[in-house]
Amino acid sequence: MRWVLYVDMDAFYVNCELRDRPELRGLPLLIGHRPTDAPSRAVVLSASYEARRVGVRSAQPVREAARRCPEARWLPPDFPKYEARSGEVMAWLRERFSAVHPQSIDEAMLFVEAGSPAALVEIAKGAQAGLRDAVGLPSSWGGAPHHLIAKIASDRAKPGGVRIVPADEVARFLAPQSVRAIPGVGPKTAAALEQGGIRTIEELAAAGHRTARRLIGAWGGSLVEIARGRLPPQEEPTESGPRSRSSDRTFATDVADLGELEGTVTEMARELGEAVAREGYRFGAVGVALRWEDFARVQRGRALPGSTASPAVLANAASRLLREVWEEEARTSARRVRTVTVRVERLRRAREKQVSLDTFAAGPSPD
DNA sequence: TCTGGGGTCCTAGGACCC
DNA sequence: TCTGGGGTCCTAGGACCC
Repeated sequence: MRWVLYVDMDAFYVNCELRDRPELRGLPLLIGHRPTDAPSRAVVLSASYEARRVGVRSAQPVREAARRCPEARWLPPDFPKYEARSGEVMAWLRERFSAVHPQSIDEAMLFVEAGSPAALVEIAKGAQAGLRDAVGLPSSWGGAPHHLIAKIASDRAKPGGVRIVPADEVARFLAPQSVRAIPGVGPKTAAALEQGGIRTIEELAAAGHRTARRLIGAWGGSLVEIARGRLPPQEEPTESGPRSRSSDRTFATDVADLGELEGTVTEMARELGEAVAREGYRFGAVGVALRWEDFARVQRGRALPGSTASPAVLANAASRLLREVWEEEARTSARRVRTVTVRVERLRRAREKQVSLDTFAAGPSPD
C-alpha cells in the first residue's frame, strides 16, 4: 500500500555546523548572534540538544539563552551553507525515492509503496542511515497513510528515531497528545480550545463538531475529524513556485523619523527587487508592513497594473505605501517603528514567453 | 523571557460584473 | 426603478510554521 514518509532533520543548523567542526560535538552549541553589551533583539536560531537540556530553545531571545547557558558555544548563522546542505539532502532523497516534496529547508514528504508497517520501518531506517552516511546529518522519520499523521509521528520520533503509525492505530496514537501537536494549532487556537476544557486530542475528539466550531470557528469541524482519526483523502501535492518574497529589518532602537524609514525601505526594496530579478521572477503586487513599538502590526499593499521585475518600481511603490501608512498613523497616535517589511507578491517566472495567441484566444491569461 | 527573518494559508468585506 | 444570486478580484488582518 501507499504510505507517506515524513523526514525532519534534527537540529538542522546545529548539525550542519557540527559536520564541519566535529570538535564541538557533545557541547552546548547555539546558532545565532551572541549578545554583546549593545542592545540586542536577536533570537536563537537553533540549539543543540545539550543546550536544550538547560531550557534553551530556538526563537528564544539570545540574552535569555546566554543567561540559561553561559557556557554555550556560539556560531553566527551561515544560511548559504544551510541552503547547500538542504540541497544535498533533497538530492540524495530524490535519487532513492520517486516522489519527494520538500516542505521547508529541513523537511520533506515522500510517497512510498510498502507491503507492511514492518517493511516501511526498514525503508525508513535504511534511508535514515544512508542519509547520515552520505550527507553526514541526522534525521527523524515518521510514516503513516496521511501526511498530517506522518509529520506528527516524525515529531514523536525526535531525535534520531523512526515512528510508523498504521491506519488502524491513528486514533490511539493521537489520543493522549496535546492539541498543539496538530500542525496548524498554535497558541491562540489552543487557548480557545482550552476555554471549552479541551487540551488533548482525545478531548477534542469527544467534544464534537458543534462545540469545536463554537470555540474556534469553521475550522473546528475538520479538527474534530482529524482528532477522531478520520482524515481527508491523501493527495500528492502539485509543485508550485514561491508566491511571495519579503525582507525585514528590526531596528536596534525604535525609529520615529519618516526620513530614516524611507531610506531603509528604499534600500531594502532595491535589494529585494534585484534578488527577485536574479531568481528570474516578476512581481505583480507590492506590500509594506510596519511593526510598532507595542508589537502591533499594520500593512498596506497595492496590486500593479501588470507585472514587472524592476527594482526601481518596487522602491517607488514601497516608499509611497510607507508614507500612506505613516500619515494615517500620525493622525491617530504616534508610535515608533520596531520592524519594517517590504514584500513582493504574485510572483511569476520572468522568462515565461509572452502570452501566446492560443492562450490569448482562449481567454484571460492563467495567473 | 518582550518576542528575528522568511514564508504560507485563511477569512471577510466591498467593488464590480453578469 | 428595484430586484436576485453568483463569481472574481482587491485589500487588511490574523494565525501559524520553520
